[in-house]
Amino acid sequence: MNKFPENTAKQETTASSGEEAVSTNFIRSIIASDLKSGAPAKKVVTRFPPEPNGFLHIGHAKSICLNFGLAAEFGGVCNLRLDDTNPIKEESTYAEAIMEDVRWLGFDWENRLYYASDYFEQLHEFALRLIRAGKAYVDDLSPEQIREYRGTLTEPGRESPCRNRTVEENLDLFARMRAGEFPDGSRVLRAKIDMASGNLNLRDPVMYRILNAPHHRTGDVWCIYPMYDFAHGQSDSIEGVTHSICTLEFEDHRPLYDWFLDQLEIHHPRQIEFARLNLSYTVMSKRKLLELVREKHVDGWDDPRMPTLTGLRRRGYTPGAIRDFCRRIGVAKRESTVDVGLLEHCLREDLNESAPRRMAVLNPLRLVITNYPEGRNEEFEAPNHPQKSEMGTRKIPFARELYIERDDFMEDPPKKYFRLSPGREVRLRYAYIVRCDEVIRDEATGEVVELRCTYDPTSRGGAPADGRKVKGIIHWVSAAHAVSAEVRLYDRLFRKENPTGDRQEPDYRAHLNPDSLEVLTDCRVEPELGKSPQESRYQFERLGYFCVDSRDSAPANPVFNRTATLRDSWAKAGQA
RNA sequence: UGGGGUGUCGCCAAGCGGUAAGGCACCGGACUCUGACUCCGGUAUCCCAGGUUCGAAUCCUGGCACCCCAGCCA
Repeated sequence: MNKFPENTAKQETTASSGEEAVSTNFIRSIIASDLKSGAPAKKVVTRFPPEPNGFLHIGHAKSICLNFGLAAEFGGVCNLRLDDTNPIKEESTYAEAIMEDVRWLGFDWENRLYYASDYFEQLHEFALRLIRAGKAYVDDLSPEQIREYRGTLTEPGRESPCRNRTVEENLDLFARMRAGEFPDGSRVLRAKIDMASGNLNLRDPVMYRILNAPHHRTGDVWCIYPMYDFAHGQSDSIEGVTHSICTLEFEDHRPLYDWFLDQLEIHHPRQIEFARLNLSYTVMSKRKLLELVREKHVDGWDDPRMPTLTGLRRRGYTPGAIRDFCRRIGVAKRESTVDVGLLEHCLREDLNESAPRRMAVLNPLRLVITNYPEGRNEEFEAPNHPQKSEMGTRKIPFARELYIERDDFMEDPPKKYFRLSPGREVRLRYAYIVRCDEVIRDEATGEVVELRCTYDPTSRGGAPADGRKVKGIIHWVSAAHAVSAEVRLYDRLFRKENPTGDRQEPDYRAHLNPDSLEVLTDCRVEPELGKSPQESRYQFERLGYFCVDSRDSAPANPVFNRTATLRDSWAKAGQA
């Protein structure tokens, strides 16, 4: 029985406007002034338009928070639209995963789930209109020829010989394209704009291509599919989107979208571009993430080291922490790379509040209290949170034989080390003060295998009888009562801050961190942790935040993932 | 010799002519039965050069640097 329903996956908080505001951003200003002047409409409509060809990552979270957040802030709505115009790359399993992730992040598109494929018929009609208006033509050039004819960045392109076909001929050819008379790549429908434009997007861009491939939603109804550029702007228009928020690379596509919208004389959303999120020590492009999965550098899209939402979730991140992160990074047009430390900070801030405390020993070292009666047991009632008594308490069994962390003992400690060492005293958290009297080692290897200590019975739960102070406090677990567990220690996936920016070694995969995962199989955790539901999160005192692995953990063999360490000023000082 | 963008603290980011917010990180210190949390305190003159102005990060001119665009990908 889990006492902390707010700590389980089912009851995650949803995004609300109650989260405190940070500084404003340029998009908010634009919308506010549009609203004031009554520019596009009274009601703000935004949309989050992913392509269902991969999993969502933290960069998408920025866009999701932005689009849903802005809509909520201005009393409007945000649609979820799957941009599925390329049947070769898209799958419905991705679409489902996307919906699950957006929901998990805390956003609700209500009944406004759309697909670009919903508009295929309408888009086709738009294409026909442009053909009839003499603004589009069927081109027989091969893909290679089209590229040659396009010119270069500094030289204008040349017009295709097919450019001046009659409307009738174009209509006929386009109909036959749709009817499936031609093989893939043999013909395309192009917009007739300007082959000399400095903006390559306007050099007669392809609107439709022939793809004899089944689509995950429309099956084999179509064998011609609209290009993203021909579908996206019109899809936004059809949905009545007032503000089409997208990333920087679409800035020079905007004139093209404007052109289509103007020719078609349909509703004209305002497109606003912002810089996509980059995070230090990871990669964010879908192509690279797919590669990491396919080449088995990670365990799958939900590997806890992945920056995917599903990976972060399995790692133990909370939706609230991710939303807070997205709020704090801001929105602007300059390219930037956010320090992953900020993400971790948001996580710790959230989990510090919500995660119940537990004791767990990762690298056990046996400790025997020689003056504690054999066979005796007692229980300590420990608070689940040091500052929040409303989170309750739980009982922790104590006995003569315990395990402590190997790191909490040093035979020859440096200055200012106030954990256990021969002849020194330390407090066992919530229990007694013990003194180390003797060190037992393995005769063969010399390795320390056990500590013999004596405890001070007067120190139970408070200062000892003589009032002496003990600076060091360590965590422990009763040897007889502890539950065995596997713990997976995760670290950053790459050892370079910018894995893709190294001139010496351009292959980002060469910068993978070989130590990004360390599996500990002989951990001992307090009994209470044996009952943890999947995905529940805890703070293991003095160690960090951990969550129950959603895939591999079982009641008999619990598996914990380390979400993040606690800040550690001792380790940082280089002492440990 | 094309087009489109961007340059404010180590990393993000406000600022919109009136004399540089905030967050993260970092460095001190207080507190503490988590070396956690919390709490105090500390750290920039705005890519460069001219100009306009009583006054410029904000306006003008000229440079420089970086990013994106030549998929029948999105």
